[in-house]
Amino acid sequence: MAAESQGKTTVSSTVEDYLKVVLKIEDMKQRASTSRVARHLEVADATVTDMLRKLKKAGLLEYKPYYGATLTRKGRQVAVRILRRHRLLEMFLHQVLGYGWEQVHQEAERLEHAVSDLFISRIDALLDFPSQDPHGEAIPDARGFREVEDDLCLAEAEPGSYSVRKVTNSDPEFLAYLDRVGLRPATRLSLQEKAPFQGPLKLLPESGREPVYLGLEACRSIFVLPRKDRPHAPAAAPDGPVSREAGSRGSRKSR
Amino acid sequence: MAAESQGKTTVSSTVEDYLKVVLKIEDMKQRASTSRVARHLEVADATVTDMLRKLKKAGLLEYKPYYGATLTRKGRQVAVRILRRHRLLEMFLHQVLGYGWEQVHQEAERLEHAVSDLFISRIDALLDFPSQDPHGEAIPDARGFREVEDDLCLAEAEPGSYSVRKVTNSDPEFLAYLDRVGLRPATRLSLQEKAPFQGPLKLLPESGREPVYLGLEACRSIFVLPRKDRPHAPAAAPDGPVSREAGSRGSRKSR
DNA sequence: GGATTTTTTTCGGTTAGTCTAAAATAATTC
DNA sequence: GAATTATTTTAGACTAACCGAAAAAAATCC
Repeated sequence: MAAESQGKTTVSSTVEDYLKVVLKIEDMKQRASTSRVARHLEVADATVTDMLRKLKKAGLLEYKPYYGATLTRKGRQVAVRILRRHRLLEMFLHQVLGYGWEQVHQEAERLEHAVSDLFISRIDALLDFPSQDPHGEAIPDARGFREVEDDLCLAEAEPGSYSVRKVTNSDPEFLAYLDRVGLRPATRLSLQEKAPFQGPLKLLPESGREPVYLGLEACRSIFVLPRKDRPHAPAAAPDGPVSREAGSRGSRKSR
Repeated sequence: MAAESQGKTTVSSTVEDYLKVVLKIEDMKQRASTSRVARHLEVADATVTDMLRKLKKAGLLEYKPYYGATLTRKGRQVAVRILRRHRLLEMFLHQVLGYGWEQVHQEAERLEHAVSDLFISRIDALLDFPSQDPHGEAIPDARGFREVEDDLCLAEAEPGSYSVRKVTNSDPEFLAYLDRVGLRPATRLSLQEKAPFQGPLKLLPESGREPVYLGLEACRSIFVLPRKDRPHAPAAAPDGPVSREAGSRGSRKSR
């Protein structure tokens, strides 16, 4: 056989969901506590306790009572596989079936458990092996490798020029709103100012000429890349009358 | 909203499967007895008894103990909806993702319960509102109307010229075999003779020059339309030397 | 038409996933 | 560090689908 070390590991779609959530929480550098997992899955805490014990027994995660869960290699493998499916499906729905980026999540959430590996590999090829989903999130490759994303959270950014890298929020309302004000992956924008006391950020997306004021909380789900600034692009904007492109202070933020 | 008389009727995917099977059995003009339903679903008879009682209570079918089930309007509506989804999905898998006709059934079987109405309407449009699935079976339209199929079972046909209308068997092995010997929907063939005593039929598919001997039982799942006969087309094949062997080229590039 | 066979139902039991309420543990506060 | 608060676990129960074995009903056979 070609793949023996991968040990097929078949689990129910419920289990897939639990593992996916634990992965998500770990990716956010948080502790996968019972209550946190419960909140994500919208089930009772007691349900999660039971399930975590069960998943520990199955070798899919470590579980310390009163502390929480940590994925094992095996559990992570399963979770990443689902993540890949989810994101690939989102891209497929968006590109092939014309779904809006605010619609893809919900549908992918169900399909990820139902499609076969053949289906996944076919859409992967059809889409020409995409590396990102419609929200700009990296799609793990078939071996489970994930691109290291080296972006920063808009909520923590200093005024300057950026481009939107990804949006890690699947609320359709929120995404539809971002869309409306012209904020999407790859959108270039300048962060003009941050109001004090957890106040909103003043953003100028390159497309819409209107500034957008976005609450700090909302900004936590937007990730950006700094752009080498044309410092204050004075007169000769390449295309059309760029009325203002302010905010060019210290925008070097490399790692 | 647009559709109020349809009364949304949400059921579990298990229930969808039960209703689908009862519809299938009724379509074959058989009595949907407990054991017959059980055989189709590969569950124990006792399980079916329970479920039928439950479905009766839900108003999805009539159920007479020791007799069997009959779909109500409501139950039929649910069943036809699933049938539509199933066949549309099969067509999609075949046409868009390049699945072989022997592969589509299994995948559609899972997807039919998972996709949204939006998904269905998008693939319907993408495929240009197909009226048949890859096996030649009619796809009910969005309102649930089903084309009356006026074909006859090959097992009952007399020698003569026919074209394959549909194949009502989802066994991948069987379908792959038919494909190999050049029998697919739309294939023209002549039924040359029927061996006595439930013996096999001698068929000559227009593509492959070899005659094919097919058991009577197998013929029960092949349905054909009579063709106005060029009585027993002797030597000259109508259009050039059709030397191509059974090339397993699945895809019909429609309209 | 009574006996046998087949089909169906009834009965008791299982598993996965869920819940609420109460008890136990950990964390926080003063 | 003792008391309060918050989190987590335990306990007991529920539902949907399933099962096998025994009982009941229907069909068939002679």
